[in-house]
Amino acid sequence: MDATYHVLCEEGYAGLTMRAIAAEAGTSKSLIHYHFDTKEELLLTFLERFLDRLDEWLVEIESETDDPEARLLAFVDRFVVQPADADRQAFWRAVLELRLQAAHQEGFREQLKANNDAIRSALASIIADGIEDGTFREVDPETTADLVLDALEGARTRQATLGPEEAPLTAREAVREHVLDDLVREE
Amino acid sequence: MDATYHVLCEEGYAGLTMRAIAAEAGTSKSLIHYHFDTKEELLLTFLERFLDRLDEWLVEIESETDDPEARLLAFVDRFVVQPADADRQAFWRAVLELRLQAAHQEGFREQLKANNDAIRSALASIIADGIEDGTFREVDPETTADLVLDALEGARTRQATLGPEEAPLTAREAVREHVLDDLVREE
Amino acid sequence: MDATYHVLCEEGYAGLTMRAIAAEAGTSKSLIHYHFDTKEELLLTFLERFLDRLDEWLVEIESETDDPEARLLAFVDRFVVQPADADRQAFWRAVLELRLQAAHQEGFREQLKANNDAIRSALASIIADGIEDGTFREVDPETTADLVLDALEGARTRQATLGPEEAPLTAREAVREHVLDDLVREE
Amino acid sequence: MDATYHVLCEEGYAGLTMRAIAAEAGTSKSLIHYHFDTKEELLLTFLERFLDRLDEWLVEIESETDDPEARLLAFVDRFVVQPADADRQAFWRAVLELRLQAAHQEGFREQLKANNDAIRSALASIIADGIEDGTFREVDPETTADLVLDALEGARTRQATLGPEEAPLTAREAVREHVLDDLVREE
DNA sequence: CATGAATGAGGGTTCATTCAT
DNA sequence: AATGAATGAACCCTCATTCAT
Repeated sequence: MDATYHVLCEEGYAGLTMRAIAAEAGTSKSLIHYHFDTKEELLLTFLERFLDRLDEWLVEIESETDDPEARLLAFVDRFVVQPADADRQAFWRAVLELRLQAAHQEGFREQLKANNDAIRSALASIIADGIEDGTFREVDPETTADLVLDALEGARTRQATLGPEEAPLTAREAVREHVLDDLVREE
Repeated sequence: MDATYHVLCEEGYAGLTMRAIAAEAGTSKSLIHYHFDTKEELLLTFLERFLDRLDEWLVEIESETDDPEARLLAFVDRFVVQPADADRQAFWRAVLELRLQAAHQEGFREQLKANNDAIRSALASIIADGIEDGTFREVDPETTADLVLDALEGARTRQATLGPEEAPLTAREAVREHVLDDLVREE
Repeated sequence: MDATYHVLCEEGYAGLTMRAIAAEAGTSKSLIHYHFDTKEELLLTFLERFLDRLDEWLVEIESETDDPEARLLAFVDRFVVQPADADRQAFWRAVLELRLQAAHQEGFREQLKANNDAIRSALASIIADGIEDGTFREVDPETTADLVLDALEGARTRQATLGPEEAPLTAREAVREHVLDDLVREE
Repeated sequence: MDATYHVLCEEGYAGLTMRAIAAEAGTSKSLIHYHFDTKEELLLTFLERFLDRLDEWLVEIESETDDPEARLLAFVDRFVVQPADADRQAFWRAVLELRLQAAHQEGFREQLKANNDAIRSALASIIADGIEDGTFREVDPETTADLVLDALEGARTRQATLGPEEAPLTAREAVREHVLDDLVREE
């Protein structure tokens, strides 16, 4: 799994061959096939593990603060890759490739969907909480959550395909200005 | 070129082999290599042609209306794929794959960057015009443009990887509510 | 024909493709096939023309001097490529490749054989003349001719495969010392 | 390796394809690529092994006799292919092609050069020994060695391109008469 | 649990040649 | 006389996968 991660970061999805993974792991291709019958299965397991970590990651937010505004910002920050963090950039890029390539395979879609739903409802409930306690004005929490997530995803894609390393950062600011400020304006 | 388009839509980037293109075009691989020395060259030409059409597409907007608000909405609509249009969905998906895979090749990056800049500044100038004539409140046009474009891109990605066909539509609504309404509120 | 010559020198036998010849000649492959049905035919014609020129070359020697010793040296010099003459080196190299590749094709062998016989008997008769007029001691003219020609050929091969540009020159000196001096010793 | 040898003899360098080697070896192309990453590497290894055997071959001479004259003749005999030995003829022919084609690749040149130097100095030291003990008259050992080797190489080339199967034999006689007899004349 | 050897399908590319104009 | 378009075979090489040990 670790080897898969590293190869994915360093070589991208195109370079994610069984040979490369085995070499990175310091074993043989055969051994990998002993544990995972097929490459698809390996990738499935890898994605599963990765998405699980993402979930755990989100839970931490709730223990950090109670303020809806702070929570929303903290949430956004999880998905913002710092310009200097080349490794994480490469990784997000690779995950995007992986998602794209794997999308028309049955097993993957379900996982991705489940994960996305989790993220989305986490954010939506933060917003709903904010509405309930009067911090935010009344909006549809899910629609707003989608907007925020889409914007962040789009920024990462822009970063991956065009290279402007600061894309996620400016996206963060834009979200703050146009979404967050908008939500708390009535205040 | 047409064959490339169709293969890309039907098989995705992974299935975009010379053999597949030739088969789709009803010719031989050799003939394709006669016209394009290398696969990269073919893809480059393909992307070029596609991006050119995108550019032309944007120009049309300016002739349709003078109202900044209407213009902005028209602009957004260009990048929203209707749920029913499966072909276009597949195509946008494929283009995204293409962009991702090709991003670390010199020639591609420049093209993609140039095209993205064109789109971005077109949208930014629509916003700037709106600010100037008092329709919109004072914001940074480029940051706002990035937000809108990122959100739309993210929605398409969500659609491509998860399958919610309505993603772009809801993104459109979210942009209308959180960005456009926000811009014209002072009115 | 000229184009064939140039391609052969610049690209070697491996690079002697119809495309390259056509490009060098500034025409199309099709036109070449119009004149020569097949590549083999073209090469056959080329070799023919080249060998003819070699023959003419040899005749000139007889008009230059009557002295057997001088004639023999003049003859040798025809087959010695100067270290500085990179073009001729490349050409001899290419001709050797051509001869080797073509050797198991019917037509070629006859031509090469005829040409080699001409060269050989020209040199042999120079030696025979020398024996007759008492300049040289009695040897078998043909065996001696073969030795000289083989040595020169071997030196060119050494030059072609190993790169010592002076190989033919030292071969020339060796022939002078061991063969020529030997022939005229009784003097 | 054996398969490479046989294909080289039977089909020549032009027919030395991965497919042919695999077929001859009774396996698949893939397997060959498993052992040798690239065709060049395979050929390099093949050449290496062949040249090594040549070297061992030379060493044997020294243990056969002490007489410089006999040694020199024994040495020459190593490079003389008997007219009847069609296999060896084909092989020498193929090696010559290989050397010619491969000459402009870095790795090959070094090997060829090293091997040639070894052969040359082996012969040169035989001659030098003969001079020292008074068997031979005083000549430059290296120049004479080059002459002998060039003559033998040229004879093999003649044999390969023209087919006179006795070429190396007559070359052997010519060397004996013009070089060896010349060396021992003072006796 | 672990490996090296082996495989077949398919990757992009190049070649001499042919065909229609 | 001359061309661009088209072809099929063959090129080297890579891949995920399997098999015997």
